[in-house]
Amino acid sequence: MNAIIDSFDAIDKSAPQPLYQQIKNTIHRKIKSSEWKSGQKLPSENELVAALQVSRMTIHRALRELTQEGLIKRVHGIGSFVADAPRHASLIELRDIAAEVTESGKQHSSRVLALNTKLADEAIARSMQVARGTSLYFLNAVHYQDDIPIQLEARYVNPELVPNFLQQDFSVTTSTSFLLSQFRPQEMEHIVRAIMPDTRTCTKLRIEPGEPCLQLSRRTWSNNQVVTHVTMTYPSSRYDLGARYAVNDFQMRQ
Amino acid sequence: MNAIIDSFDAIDKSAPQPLYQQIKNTIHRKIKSSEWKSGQKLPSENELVAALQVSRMTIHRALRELTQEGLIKRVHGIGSFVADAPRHASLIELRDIAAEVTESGKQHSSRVLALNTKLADEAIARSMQVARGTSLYFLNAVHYQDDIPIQLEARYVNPELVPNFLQQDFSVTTSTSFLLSQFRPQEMEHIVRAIMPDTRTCTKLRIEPGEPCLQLSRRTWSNNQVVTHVTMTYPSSRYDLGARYAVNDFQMRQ
DNA sequence: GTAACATACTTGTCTATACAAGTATAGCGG
DNA sequence: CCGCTATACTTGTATAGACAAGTATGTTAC
Repeated sequence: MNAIIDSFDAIDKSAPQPLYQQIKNTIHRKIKSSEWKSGQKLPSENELVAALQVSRMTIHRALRELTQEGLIKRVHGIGSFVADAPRHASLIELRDIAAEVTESGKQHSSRVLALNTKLADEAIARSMQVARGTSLYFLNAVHYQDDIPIQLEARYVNPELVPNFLQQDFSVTTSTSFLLSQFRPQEMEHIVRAIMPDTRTCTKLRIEPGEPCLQLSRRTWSNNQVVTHVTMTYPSSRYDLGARYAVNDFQMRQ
Repeated sequence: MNAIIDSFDAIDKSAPQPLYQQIKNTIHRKIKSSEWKSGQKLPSENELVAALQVSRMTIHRALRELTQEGLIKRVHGIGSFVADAPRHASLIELRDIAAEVTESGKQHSSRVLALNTKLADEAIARSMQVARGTSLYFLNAVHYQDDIPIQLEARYVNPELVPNFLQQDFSVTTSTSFLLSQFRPQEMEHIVRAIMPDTRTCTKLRIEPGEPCLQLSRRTWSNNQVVTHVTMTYPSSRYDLGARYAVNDFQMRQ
C-alpha cells in the first residue's frame, strides 16, 4: 500500500490547478494505465489524507466526482474500488478519436478531404451564432481504424477565435486535439441522430448504400462564443456510442 | 428577493434526505416550474445561507452540482443564473417519456403490444446477467405523441426483483415511472446505435421502410443486479437525443 | 454453538472559517 | 473626460473538526 501511496507525490499545493483536480487526474491516470486494476480497492480517504497531506474534504470531493463520472465505485462503510472499464466510446466526454483508437490497440490514420473557407448559410450561421455570409473555416476529414473508415468529420470553425486553423496539418494532428490545445471549452452541446447517408458519404466511408449511420453533432463554446461545430458520422456497423454512469438523484428526478 | 427566498422553507434539517439534495430539489423545482426563468439571477450563496440557515459549503455543493448538470450557470465574481432550457431530450437523464411529451405540451399515450414471460436466450441472459433459459418478464409497447408513434419500447425485467411487474397496467402508467417507484437505480449503462428497422418495427412505428432509427439501450442496476434492460427505438425523423453540458476538467482530459 | 454486543474502520454529510480570485462600481485625481 | 484605486460583493478552493451511518470482526454471554 505504501508504494501505491508514495507515487502520489505529484500533488503540488502551489500549482495553479486545484488540489482536488490534481488528485482526480492522478487517480484517473493510475486507473487508465492499469496501475490500479478493475475491482481493486483504493486507499481509504484517511490513508490518502495521511499520504497526500491534504484535508479529508478535498480527498472526498475528488473521489465523489470520480464516482459520479463512473471511474470508481464507493460503498458506504466498505471502501472505494476501481470500476469496470466501459466497453464503448464515451458519449459525453470530449475524446480525441485518435487517442480512442490507439487506446484500443488499433492503428489510427486520417485523410483530409477539404480544408478551406466557406460562407455561412442560414443554418450554419445560426448554429455558429454568426451573421449569414460570414466566412468560416471548414474541415472535412475521414478517420480510419486499421485503414477502415470509422468516422467522417465535417467541422466549421470560427476564424476570429482560431485564426491559424487553416495552417495546421490535420493528417498529423487531429482537429480535436489541436482545438483542445488552443481552447478550454466551457460548454458543449451534443445531438445524436440516425441518418441515411447520401452516396458521397457512403463512398467516403466505404459502406453500402442502405446502411444507416450515427451522426453526432457537437458545438463547443468558449467565453459564450461558438468555437466550433463538428458533425461526426459513424457507420453503425463499425461504431456505437455508450456510457455507463453512477446514478445521482438528479438523473432520477421526475 | 425576500419572497423568493421565503418559499425555501421546504428545507428540513431532520429529514432523511441530505440538505444539499433538498436544496437541489427545491431549486430544480423552481426552475422547471418557471418560477425562476431562464437567465434570471439566483440569490447569492450568502443570501441563501442567511435564508436557509445552512452553511455556505452546503449551499455551494448544491449549486456546484446543479451547474455540472447544466441547470444553472455560475460566473466567478458575478453570480449564479438559470441556464437556458435545453431543446432536446436528455441523453443521460432517466426521464419518463410520458413526462417528456406532456412537458412539451403534447399528448402522450401508449399501447401495450405484449406483456408476458420469455426465456432468456444467450444474448439476453448475458445482458441481464442471469443464466440462459431463466424466465424473464417482457414488455413491448408503443408510445405516441399526439397519436404519432415516437418510441417502440422492448423491455426485459428481472422477475425476482420486480415480481409484480406483469400485474401492472402499462397503458396507464409507463414502465419507467413504475420501475422508478419500485427501485432506486444505482447505476446505468446507455448504448446508442443507428439501425435500419425491420418490417415489423416499421409497421409498429408507422414509418416507411428505409427510414433509419435511433436505438437507445439502457441497462439499470440496483444492488449490483440488472433490474431491467430496455431497448427504445425512435424514428429519426421524429426524435433526436441531445444534451448540453457545462464542461469540467474530466471531460477534457486526454 | 449461537446470538447479542462492542469495537474499529469505512464513507456520507454538515459546519465554521479562511483566503484567493474575478467583477463591478463609486470616487478621486489628473 | 479619462484612468486609477479602493471597496464591496461574488464564486472557488481548502481546512479542521464533528457526527451519522453502514459494514465487518472479534468478544462475551447464554
